[in-house]
Amino acid sequence: MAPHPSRAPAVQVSRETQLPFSRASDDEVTCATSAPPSPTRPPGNRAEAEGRGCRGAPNKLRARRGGRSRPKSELALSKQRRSRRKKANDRERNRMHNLNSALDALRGVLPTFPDDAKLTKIETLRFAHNYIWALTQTLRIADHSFCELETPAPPCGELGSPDGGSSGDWGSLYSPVSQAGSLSPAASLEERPGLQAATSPACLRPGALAFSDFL
DNA sequence: TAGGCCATCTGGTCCT
DNA sequence: AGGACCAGATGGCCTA
Repeated sequence: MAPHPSRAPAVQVSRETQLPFSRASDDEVTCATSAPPSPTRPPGNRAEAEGRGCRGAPNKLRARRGGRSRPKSELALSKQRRSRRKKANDRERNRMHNLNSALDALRGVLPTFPDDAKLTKIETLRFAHNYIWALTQTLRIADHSFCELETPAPPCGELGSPDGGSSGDWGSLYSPVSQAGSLSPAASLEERPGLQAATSPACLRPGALAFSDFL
């Protein structure tokens, strides 16, 4: 389904766009502090989540809970807990904003048409994967052609997927890995003619179109 | 109205 | 101890 650009988070892409993939600590990011706190959910429905345990043994935690620290009043303890939670929430928000900024930067370098709706997160990742794969194939073909011109001898490389797949035909542009996904990129891109065009064989065939043509 | 996407909160775990 | 990372839960918004 199409994303909702109007609802797109007001992410202030600052550092990430300038220094792509730099590892900025959350403390360095100031964008999220302007984000309004979510008034969505009333607190306190976490009780059932107790003991869920994502990774590893929950026993470890219980052992830790019994730890002996200086006795504090219940009020102070609760205050401290809330304060820590709030800080953790802020950090988590910053972290997610950071992640979204990186995703936006990635969107920025992917060939899409201006009138295309903003790619969703999963679409962006899949498209980037396929795009890189397609560019790799283009380079191989170019290399292949160059070798044939130089020496009309055996081809210097096989056309195949980076993953060892046998697909060399442009009809299946998507790498085998992506195709194996439960949500195939082809399916997700079918609804976006622009993206299909951008990664279409015609565009990627050497000499047919320059990349700037669809950038 | 159902389903998709998203932001946020939250608690657990790992690491420094 | 505190921060980063992760995944589950929840609710809002939007579109078909």
